[in-house]
Amino acid sequence: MKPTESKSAYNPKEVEAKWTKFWFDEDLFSVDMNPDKPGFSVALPPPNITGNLHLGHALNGTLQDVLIRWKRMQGYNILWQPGTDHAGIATQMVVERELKKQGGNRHQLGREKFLEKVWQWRNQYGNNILSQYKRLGVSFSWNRMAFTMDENYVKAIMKAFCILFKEGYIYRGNRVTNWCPRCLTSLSDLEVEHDETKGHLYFIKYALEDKSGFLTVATTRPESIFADVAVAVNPRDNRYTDFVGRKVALPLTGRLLPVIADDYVDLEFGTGALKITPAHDANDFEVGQRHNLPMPAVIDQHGKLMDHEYVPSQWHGKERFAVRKEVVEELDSTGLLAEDRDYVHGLGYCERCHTVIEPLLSEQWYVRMKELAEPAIKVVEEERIVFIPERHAATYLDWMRNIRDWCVSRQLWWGHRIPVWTCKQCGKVDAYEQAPSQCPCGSEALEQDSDVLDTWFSSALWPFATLGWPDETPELKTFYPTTVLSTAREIINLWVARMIFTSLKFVGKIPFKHVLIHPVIQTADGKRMSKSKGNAIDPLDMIEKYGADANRFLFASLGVKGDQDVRFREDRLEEYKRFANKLWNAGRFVLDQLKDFKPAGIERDKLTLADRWILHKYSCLLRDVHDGLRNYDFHDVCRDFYEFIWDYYCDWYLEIAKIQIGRDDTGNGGGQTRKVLHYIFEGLMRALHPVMPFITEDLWSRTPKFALYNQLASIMFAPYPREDETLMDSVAEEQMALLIKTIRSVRNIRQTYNVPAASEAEALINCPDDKERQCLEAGADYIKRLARVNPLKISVDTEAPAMSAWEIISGAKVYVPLANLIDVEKSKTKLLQRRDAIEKELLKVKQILDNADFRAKAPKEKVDGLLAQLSDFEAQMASVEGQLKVLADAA
RNA sequence: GGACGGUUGGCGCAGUUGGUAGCGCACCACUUUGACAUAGUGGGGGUCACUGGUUCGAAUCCAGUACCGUCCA
Repeated sequence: MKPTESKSAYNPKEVEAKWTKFWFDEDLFSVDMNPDKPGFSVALPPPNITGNLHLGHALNGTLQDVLIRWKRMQGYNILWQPGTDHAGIATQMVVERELKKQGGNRHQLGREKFLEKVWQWRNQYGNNILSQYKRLGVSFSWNRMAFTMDENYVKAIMKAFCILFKEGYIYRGNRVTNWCPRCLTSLSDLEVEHDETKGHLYFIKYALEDKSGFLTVATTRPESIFADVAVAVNPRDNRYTDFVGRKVALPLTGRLLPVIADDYVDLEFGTGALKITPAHDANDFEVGQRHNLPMPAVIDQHGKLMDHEYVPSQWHGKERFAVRKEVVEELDSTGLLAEDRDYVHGLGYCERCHTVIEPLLSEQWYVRMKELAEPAIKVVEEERIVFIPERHAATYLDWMRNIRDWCVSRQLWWGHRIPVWTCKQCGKVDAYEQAPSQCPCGSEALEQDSDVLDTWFSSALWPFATLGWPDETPELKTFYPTTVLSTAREIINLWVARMIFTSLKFVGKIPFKHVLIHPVIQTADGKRMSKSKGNAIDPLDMIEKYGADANRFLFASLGVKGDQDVRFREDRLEEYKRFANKLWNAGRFVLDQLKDFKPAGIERDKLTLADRWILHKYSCLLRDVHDGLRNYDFHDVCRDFYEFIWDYYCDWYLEIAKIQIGRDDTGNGGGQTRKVLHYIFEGLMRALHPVMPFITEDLWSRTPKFALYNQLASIMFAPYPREDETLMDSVAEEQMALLIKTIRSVRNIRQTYNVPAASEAEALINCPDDKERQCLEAGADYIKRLARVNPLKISVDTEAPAMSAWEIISGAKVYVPLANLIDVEKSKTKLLQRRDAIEKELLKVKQILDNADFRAKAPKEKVDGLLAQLSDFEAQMASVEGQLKVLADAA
């Protein structure tokens, strides 16, 4: 492959296109069922086939890819299961919308033809989102793509349903469910969004049968009064004791309703009297059941008032909200409206189309959850499945402990048709894994249930159905359970909980050990992003603009464990784009130095202080990165890389390397600089690869390597570097810190007194401490070059020359004579500022030390540390005072 | 209504065994020195939301208050 041209500005597009093509042409991501290597598997939360990549996907995909690439480099056999789910409602909506544009609808087409259309649509667009993922550089196991409507997958669903059916976990019930009058289907509780909505609380007077008075009832839904079957009060409510057992007349129609007592009624709400409408309210339904009340329905599937004897004919076929308005007017004009109060309450909306949910009495299939939830609760309680961050286990446990039966039937066409057939002959209702040809009674007159299953019913099986369950496949053996599931917290109950209980029920194993809950990305001002609000950011635009690696670096940085929300700001992408450019240019420099370099072992006895220092820092980096990745601390890992690369490697070591290489080349040095440059750069590319795969692949491909690595197709198969503890060197760390401080002092003086950048300045260092002095002498070259000093004099007893600027570094003093340059006024100002600062510090330290309790109770090393600081500050103060005196004399 | 999270320089955020507050952007000044101006160098800027408690010592631990946000009802 042709090496990328090394231009001074990093061009992510070119590099990304090149390596994406290479990775796919060489088929590097496919799973190889190598039994020698331990398995490491992750199931990608399957995106919806109608979806487009959003920031949440990109964040989640990045975090998983970091782990996957890291583990792959550690030698694991990787399965990162990609795929999509069929998204019943969403997909059907999309295709219906298209039909509507063409002036048709699904009923005209019929079920079979309509499903053909949906499949066509799916085959054309269904994998869009996965190819969008590609831009991010994710290393899915592309050859194992799965879809919840695949033949094998369907087999698993049918099996699962039948097991539950035969064991009595599935039942058909006539209940109030969440109904979307637009999608024309039932929805589970979790598919309903609750929003605070401005509405009204209407107080309506129900006259007593004997006309002796009124019972006033508060409701937000006056249009539903026609389905009222009772008025309920709390049995403990003294106000209404006398009413219980009597009858009241329904306003507008006069139908008589009993007044009943039930604990469910909240004494505080409204008047304490509640109208009971069992067919249009889930709670009322339960009250109705308890009191054996009739359950007339007056609102139909479309949200319109029914042609029902209880409904006055003027409202037959009218839309519910229009009726509400008219009913209120009517009540008002007849004097039965006692009050109309503005009221904000939580209202349910369809997650997909935002239509107000109509609770509707209907026959649906349910999964009995209580017993199934028990083992699923236990595995989390016993920490066999661990949530990260831990607190999310509470969300899960709370939901599971208060679990309600799961409505799994949907009145849709697109999905898995419920495998229940009814025999028209004998009336037997049973579930079959495959379409039966006849009923056990011999009759062939079988009719399949027309509903389909909740999409989440199929998604719940994802971790094992994709591996071939119910067959005992090698994939299940190698890759199950998976290691970690990474997802958003809003999906904990919707999906994670269901995967756990189905997995325990069907496979008898947990589906994953860790559940990583990543933060939710909000807008820059802390609002929720949504397509409908138009404030969503398209990650593909961001990748286009800043490069995939910069985006990945941002997402990994956002993978903060503690937070639940993080804000998205484009300027951070700008920052990481620059970071990539910085790395690119560091690479240009290093690779240029390594033109004819043959990798060779470092000779440790010939290393300079700076060499030892950067090797030390590098070892610390590898140690911290390893710990970070193990603990899912992506944020810390990024910060460590950023700091190491920019601050230590580029700002200090590369600058020093330039000096050392000059010495090496003239035969004055140990000749190790290129080896150190190479050792760190080559390893660093491997270490950073999981986070920034493109740029590291490119730079690594052009880096000279040991023969072993040259055989590898890609950096992604190279071993992940670990720290070498023998390179940890606290002495080098300390000594380098002194040199850095010294260099900064001189720079500070130069800039303060406007010494021209191009000119060299003389500097004198007084350093009584032997070790420190030796260190400074050893680093004299660095000081000279990096602070533009010449000549430099280091000794034990240097006196401050007249008209010089001073800086104090622990025991050493740095003087820069400024005889002709010095600006007396400026110096004075600067010194006075400095004196104030030191005074403040002195005061703080003294305050602490003056506290007798502190001296008595604090650890000795703390006290000694402060005492040392005190003398240090005092020395600095004396020095500053001295300089001020010199200036005063000069003036 | 229940639960959880956040509040640190103008902005976005770090800061886990409590021990003199850091980073990036923005700002000011200087510099185009052979990796990088998507850069380098130096600098200014915060009583860590508020109140109380524990402690020799609190951004850090505890309690409460306020505001913002999310999830579940």
